[in-house]
Amino acid sequence: MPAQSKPDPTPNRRGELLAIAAGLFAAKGFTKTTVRDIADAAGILSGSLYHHFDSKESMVDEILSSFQAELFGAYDAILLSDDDARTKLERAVAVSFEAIDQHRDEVAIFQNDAGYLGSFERFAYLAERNAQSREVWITLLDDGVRSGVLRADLDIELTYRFIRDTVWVAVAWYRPGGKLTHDVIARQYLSILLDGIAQQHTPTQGDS
Amino acid sequence: MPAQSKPDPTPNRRGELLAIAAGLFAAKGFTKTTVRDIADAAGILSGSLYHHFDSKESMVDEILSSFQAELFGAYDAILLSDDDARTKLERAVAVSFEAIDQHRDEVAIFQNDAGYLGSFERFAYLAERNAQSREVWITLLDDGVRSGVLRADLDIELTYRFIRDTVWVAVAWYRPGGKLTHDVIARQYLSILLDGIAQQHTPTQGDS
DNA sequence: AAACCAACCAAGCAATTGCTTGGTAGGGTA
DNA sequence: TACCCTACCAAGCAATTGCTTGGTTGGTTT
Repeated sequence: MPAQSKPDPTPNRRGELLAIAAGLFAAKGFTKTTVRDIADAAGILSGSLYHHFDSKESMVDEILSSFQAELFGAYDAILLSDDDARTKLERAVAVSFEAIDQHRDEVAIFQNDAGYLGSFERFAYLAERNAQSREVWITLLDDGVRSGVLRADLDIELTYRFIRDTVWVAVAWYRPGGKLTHDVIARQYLSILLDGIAQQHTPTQGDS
Repeated sequence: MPAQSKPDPTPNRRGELLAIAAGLFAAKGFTKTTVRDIADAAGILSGSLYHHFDSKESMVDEILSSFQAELFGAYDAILLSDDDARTKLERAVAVSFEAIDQHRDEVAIFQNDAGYLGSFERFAYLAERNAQSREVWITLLDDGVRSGVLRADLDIELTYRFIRDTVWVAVAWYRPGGKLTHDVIARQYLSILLDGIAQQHTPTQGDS
């Protein structure tokens, strides 16, 4: 007996398949996810995927490029605003955690597979986006130091890396719907980043 | 008698092969590294690897388990010492960055492939080590709060994750021999973690 | 000289991979 | 009725994967 005799109302089967693929790519990694895995999850045969997509690469390409476009649009809006340096920094962090909340699969795929995918010409834009992201954060940090909001003794490059890493790596453990919402995490993170975890009164020693 | 006139320049071929494999695992990932990749890098044929090792899994098992044993020995030494809470925290961070410096391949493999490998019974110890690592940091943070060294309003669990992530993810960009030595990075990182990147609001700092 | 040994080669096998080809079911349109 | 279209199936192919098997080499030991 067929489980369903009526064809499902699928206004956008392509989008459904992309979402299924994204979930698997995020969970298992791009190379470890086979086209048969995707097809099984969608309830079809692997060959049928090629009615919708050219290749497995095309799927992840579409997933990543559309997400990146949205994310960097948000960053640009912050840079172009006339908020003060500290507010911009806070907004950038908030936007990043929102991305983790609303596009968890895409962020995870980028985190885990950008290195591998970047070795193909087709995904050269991933490296460009990385450079663009670096410029965003460096700009924010430079402005922060210049306006006196941030400490002047920081190694900007190092600070950028710490921020980038800690923000994005959270996708590995963040679970939407858990007790920690993304904005709570963003606030706590900003609190640690800006003011540190130490009790404030005594000056830190250990200088050079 | 000559101390070392052996025609065979390989006193420990097994160890050499493990080091070669570790480098490839770290650079390309465990699954994306084929036994032919390893054999090519070693200048032999792929089948010849099986004279030294049972399987590809055995190689990564040996690589990871021996490293973990060393690392957690260092953590235990810190916990058992009678340093104050802040010193212990600083030492734990320093030890971690030392591990990144001296065992970059092993750390990278653990970072990238522990999730996948952990799904096999053989690598159940990876999850145990993760839990053990969590206990170490949570203990250090709890002690810090209790002794008044750390802010009392922190979410300890969240703080632990931020520290863990930022410390270990540095292996992705750290390059030994670069201008940034591991102890410089550790100091900068501790400075950010403990005191934050924001300019302190305290009006005067001439006190000593 | 005989036996032994670690290290490796040569060849190939079964499973899995991404992808191709030709066909089919069923609804909509003219 | 005839035609088309989207979504899929059924079967399989070439390449790659981890690994196996039986044999060879050159040096050491007895």
